[in-house]
Amino acid sequence: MALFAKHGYAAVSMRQIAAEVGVQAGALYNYIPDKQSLLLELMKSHMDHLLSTLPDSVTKGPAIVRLEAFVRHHIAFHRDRPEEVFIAYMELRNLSDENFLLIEGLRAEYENHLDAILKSGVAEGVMAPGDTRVATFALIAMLTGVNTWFREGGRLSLGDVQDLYWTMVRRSVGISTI
Amino acid sequence: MALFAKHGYAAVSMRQIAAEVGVQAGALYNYIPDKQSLLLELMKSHMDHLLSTLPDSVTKGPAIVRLEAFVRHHIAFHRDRPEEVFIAYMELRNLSDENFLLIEGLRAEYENHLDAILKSGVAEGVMAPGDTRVATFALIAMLTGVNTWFREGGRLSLGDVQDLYWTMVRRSVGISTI
DNA sequence: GTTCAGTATGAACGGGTGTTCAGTTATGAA
DNA sequence: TTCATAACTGAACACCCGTTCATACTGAAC
Repeated sequence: MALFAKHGYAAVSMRQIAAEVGVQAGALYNYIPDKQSLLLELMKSHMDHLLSTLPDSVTKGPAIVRLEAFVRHHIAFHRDRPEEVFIAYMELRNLSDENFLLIEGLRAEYENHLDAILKSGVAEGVMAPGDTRVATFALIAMLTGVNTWFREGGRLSLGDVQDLYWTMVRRSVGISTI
Repeated sequence: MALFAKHGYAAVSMRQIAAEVGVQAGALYNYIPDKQSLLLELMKSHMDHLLSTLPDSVTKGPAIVRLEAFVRHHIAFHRDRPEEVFIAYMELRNLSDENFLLIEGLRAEYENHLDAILKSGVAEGVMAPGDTRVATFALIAMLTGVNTWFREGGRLSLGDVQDLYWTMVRRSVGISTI
């Protein structure tokens, strides 16, 4: 994972991976059928984890509370595993067609959680995103972008960042508050 | 550019590039010193172009007008050259240290334009982003994300998308309007 | 007709690629 | 202590890599 995140899937050789683990390249094939499935496993387990750790507060309750839970969880989850996230976004094109569809499906499933929250918000009359589909893409891109600049020990704490992003998200989907 | 965008810098060989152009690999070296400078040239010309085509309306006038111009220009510019944009974001790690700093500097220059607009908005008392630096990163990530899903001829026109994003941006930085 | 810069080729260089496999070593239950 | 099994090595396979370079071709200027 570290090697893929640093140099990219295509630029990392099985011999480099083996050296990092302390074996010869051939030994890796006792554990995986080929290099491609190593990438798939990394990406699939990341997406599975992302979906399975969604807190209940994201699926139950008033839409505004659910949205805030989603925002805070997304930021914290992504902050905790920058390498996995980086690979999950950068190496999509190195997946075989079949594997790409699999990962894309999991990603859509995640996006649908946010879309559902926004739709609920509209139904409850407490949100007014112009278009829930577009807002979903926009918000996820915005939130995931945290990883490109956030560094532990910098000017802002994780809580600060969560607060700032939650404010922007809340406003952008038209939640009227003080 | 097409090959790098499709398969990634590391996965594309000089022989493939040569074949696409209709020559042998050796002939490429009459035009470029090495593969690395081919990537640099692509990324640098993209960033130069991005900076040089910023409309005057982004730098002059009331902050709100400037922000709207920035948003609409960013979306249109990126929509027009998805391959360049993709490379500019995905291949940063394949730049040599020196070249990376160069591109990072140009990127910072672009971000500073948005940051300056937000600061002006605060000074004019018409915007209230919690933190202009964070808002800059958040908005650019959000806007650039358009390229991951927008397809010409789909449900929404470019104008629709610009309108939707401008609404979200306007709200997220606390511009008070009807 | 000659010259010559520009451009192309195609082979070569040293090295790297993912994957396989016969043979060796380590392990842990009987 | 025995011994099946699992784990690992190291060489090999067929092929690809970026880059260099002697050689050959082309076409405009003199």
